[in-house]
Amino acid sequence: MSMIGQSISIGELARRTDCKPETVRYYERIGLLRDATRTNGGQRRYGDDAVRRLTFIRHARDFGFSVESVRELLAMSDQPEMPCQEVDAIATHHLKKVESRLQRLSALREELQRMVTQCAGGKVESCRIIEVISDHQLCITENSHGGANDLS
Amino acid sequence: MSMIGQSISIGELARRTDCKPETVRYYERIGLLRDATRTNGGQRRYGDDAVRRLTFIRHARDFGFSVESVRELLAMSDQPEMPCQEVDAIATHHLKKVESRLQRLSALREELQRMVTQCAGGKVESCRIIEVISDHQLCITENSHGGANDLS
DNA sequence: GCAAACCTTATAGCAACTATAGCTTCAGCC
DNA sequence: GGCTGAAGCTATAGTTGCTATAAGGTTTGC
Repeated sequence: MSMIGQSISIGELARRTDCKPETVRYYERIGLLRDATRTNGGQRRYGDDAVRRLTFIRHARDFGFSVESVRELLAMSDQPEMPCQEVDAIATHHLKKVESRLQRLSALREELQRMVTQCAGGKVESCRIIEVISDHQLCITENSHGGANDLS
Repeated sequence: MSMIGQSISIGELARRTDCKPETVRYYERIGLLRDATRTNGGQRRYGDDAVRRLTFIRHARDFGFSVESVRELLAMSDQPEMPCQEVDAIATHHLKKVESRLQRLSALREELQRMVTQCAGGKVESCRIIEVISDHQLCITENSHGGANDLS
């Protein structure tokens, strides 16, 4: 097991895991991926373990887990004998966040739908959309769409 | 109308519009708010017009409009005689984006819910959550939760 | 042995703020 | 007029998770 399986370039790794070389380097820099072995010329070479690890990372990110959560999930998947309580906690916490975003987004959709529907298409002066933005009193749901930051 | 109504400090303005002084300065810097008049000592002073304008900005941001959209909405609300087609277009476009985010988020919720429910609480080795993240084949909805970036 | 394709690092940029440091001004009170 | 504490000022860096760029070096295949 000396050099067998350390023959994949960064571009090839990126292709196999559906991301970009820059992203791979980024993950290495922040410590999600271990430092790659290098050719004499200094280029990174990877093996199947890296493909698996990066696949895990990308999937977890697809699920919306933050990089910090991914870091913890990785650490735990490296410890198969441990109980999975913490994994469960991370996933449950994430689920809760997704659910609350969903609630806020759907209140927001209602409000936007109302605005757009009520716009009669005249002058800006009498535009329902501008009116509602100008005067929050005209909202049905007070504070239920909780700020642009929370939509993320 | 010389100095009447230019007596509000940045802190007071921020309080009345539910944001922070830093944010007010930021909006000035990027041109959403006009440059404030200043005291001899160089501190900003505002009038009711600024309160109205910033209120509009904050509400639009609460609705999730991007700063660039807010910029356009502001420009249009300054032109009351114009037809409101463009306002409508911005709002409709935003609504569409909100709707697509909702779809992706709710597919994601399903997936997370399934993961969490199926986790039997044993060792990491056999944790369903880790398994699903490791192997995307185990997802019901392929690609329907479209990457972490798109959740925002 | 040459060119094209790929790789390297370091640095800056994105959105929309937020936070910090180090300093100045204001408002109220005596 | 002077003092004090709160609030304001600017400039700059940090946040998240990448992405893009510049200016070069390496590999690969013919």
